Amino acid sequence: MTAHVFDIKGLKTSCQNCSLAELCLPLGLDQVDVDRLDEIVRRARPMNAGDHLFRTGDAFRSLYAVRAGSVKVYSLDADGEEQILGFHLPGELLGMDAISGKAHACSAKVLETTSVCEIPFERLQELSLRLPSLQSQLFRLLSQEIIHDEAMLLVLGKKPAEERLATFLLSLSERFHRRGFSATEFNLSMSRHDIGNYLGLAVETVSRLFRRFQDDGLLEVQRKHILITDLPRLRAMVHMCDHAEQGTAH
Amino acid sequence: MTAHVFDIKGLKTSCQNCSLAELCLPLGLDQVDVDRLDEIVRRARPMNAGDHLFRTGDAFRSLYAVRAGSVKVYSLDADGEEQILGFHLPGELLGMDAISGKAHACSAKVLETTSVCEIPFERLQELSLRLPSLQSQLFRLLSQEIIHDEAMLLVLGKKPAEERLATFLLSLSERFHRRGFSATEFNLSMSRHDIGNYLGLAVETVSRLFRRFQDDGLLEVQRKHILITDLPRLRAMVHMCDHAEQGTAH
DNA sequence: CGCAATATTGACCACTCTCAATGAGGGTGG
DNA sequence: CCACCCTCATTGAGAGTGGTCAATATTGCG
Repeated sequence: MTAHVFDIKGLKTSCQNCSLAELCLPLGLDQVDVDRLDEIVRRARPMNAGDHLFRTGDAFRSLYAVRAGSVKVYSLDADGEEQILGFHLPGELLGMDAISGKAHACSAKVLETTSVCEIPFERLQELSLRLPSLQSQLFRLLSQEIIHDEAMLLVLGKKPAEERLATFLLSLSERFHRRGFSATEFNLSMSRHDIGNYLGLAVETVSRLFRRFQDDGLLEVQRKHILITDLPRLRAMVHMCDHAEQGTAH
Repeated sequence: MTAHVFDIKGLKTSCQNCSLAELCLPLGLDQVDVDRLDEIVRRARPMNAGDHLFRTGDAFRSLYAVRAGSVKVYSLDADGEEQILGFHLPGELLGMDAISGKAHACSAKVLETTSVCEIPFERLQELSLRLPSLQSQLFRLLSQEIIHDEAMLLVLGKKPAEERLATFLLSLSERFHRRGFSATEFNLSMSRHDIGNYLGLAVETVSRLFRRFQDDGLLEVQRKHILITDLPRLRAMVHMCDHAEQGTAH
């Protein structure tokens, strides 16, 4: 078992990936606890773009933590129309909306080569009965997911297209930055279509906004590649004082 | 202490109100556990329309369960613009988005004469370490809140005004019905302005839609009073197969 | 009884969607 | 290695849903 743990550590330091343990480290779990956590986590093979982590209707068994790559979570309504609920980057947890049911209500699709940790929820729940700070962290993570969704409700309910895209770019920027990447230069793993879908906009609108932002000197866009050239002004567009988003964000 | 419990029971049976214990009853807690739960719940005085349960920035200490009346939860963005995140009816829990922080990120305002139970979260958390099914139920409730918010994301992101209002009315209908009230006749405790705000629509649009629905024979509206005259057709408009919403819904 | 807040209704306008055409990459097979 | 194709992205023109502004009702409350 110890070998197992060391193995994980190697992974951790080598490629910025994560596990639930990592999500919980800030919370004062001691090393023994972290090891116990690591024991229940299944480290999955890398997946390819287009693969599904789970689909609507699949039995719910586990949460997933993204270690590398990115995942989009979406639901389909009665008409078969897709609504993207979030994009998950390394260090973020997903699948929490399935806890209250027996089956997943959403689907999760991998956007690029991605590796995830699978965390069997039953065992996590048992373990958290014995580790108060784990229980506490789980409540916190669930709550953060709520906060994220509520922030999106504000965006979709009140903000014009321009501000929606700015908010989206800033969210990515912050999340990359938190993971030790550049806050101003990154690649989008999702298509324009996906961005539009997520933000409640048509693809064409997204495209036009990218052009406008570029013309306004806010950023340089080349296909999937984004270079933010005026972060302060982008922030000013959003005008926001909220700070949600910490470990589970989309 | 037993007297206390009896006291609560009297309340419960007399006026359809709720407590956390009630939310947890379906889950196989035995009577002793329920009593323990009841012990930590503070039964608050009734509040008047316009009163705040909590405001943005207030220290987070408790969750609240609505026993009678209704509550709107909203956040303010940087511009001071309000976004209503949900309406809570009797039997529903609120405040869960504050768990991950020290302070409330939203405000909760009472829409009419309302009574709530206050549930100190610290104590709830401690108790749930000893009662696995309580822990499990809490996870479930958090998760349902996420599901509700995600359903709203679909509505705000993809649905036209007409369908938004239909969805809203059906949600109220189901929730009243679940509580033993009529599914087709009820009073709106919130203003047109609030409805529009919640649904991402202008007040005027809401007003026009009520008229159209009435002209189309879907319902009869008289100010706050709603009589749904063609529930099946209202359902058809929404076309939905989702069934979320169980204890915490808005 | 009268003022203030809320709701309704109408006219106009704008943001964004839809439709349609063009252009650019990326992968596959010849 | 290039040609082809298919998907994705961009760009333009026109249309429509829903927002804004403004005036008028209605209700509730002091």
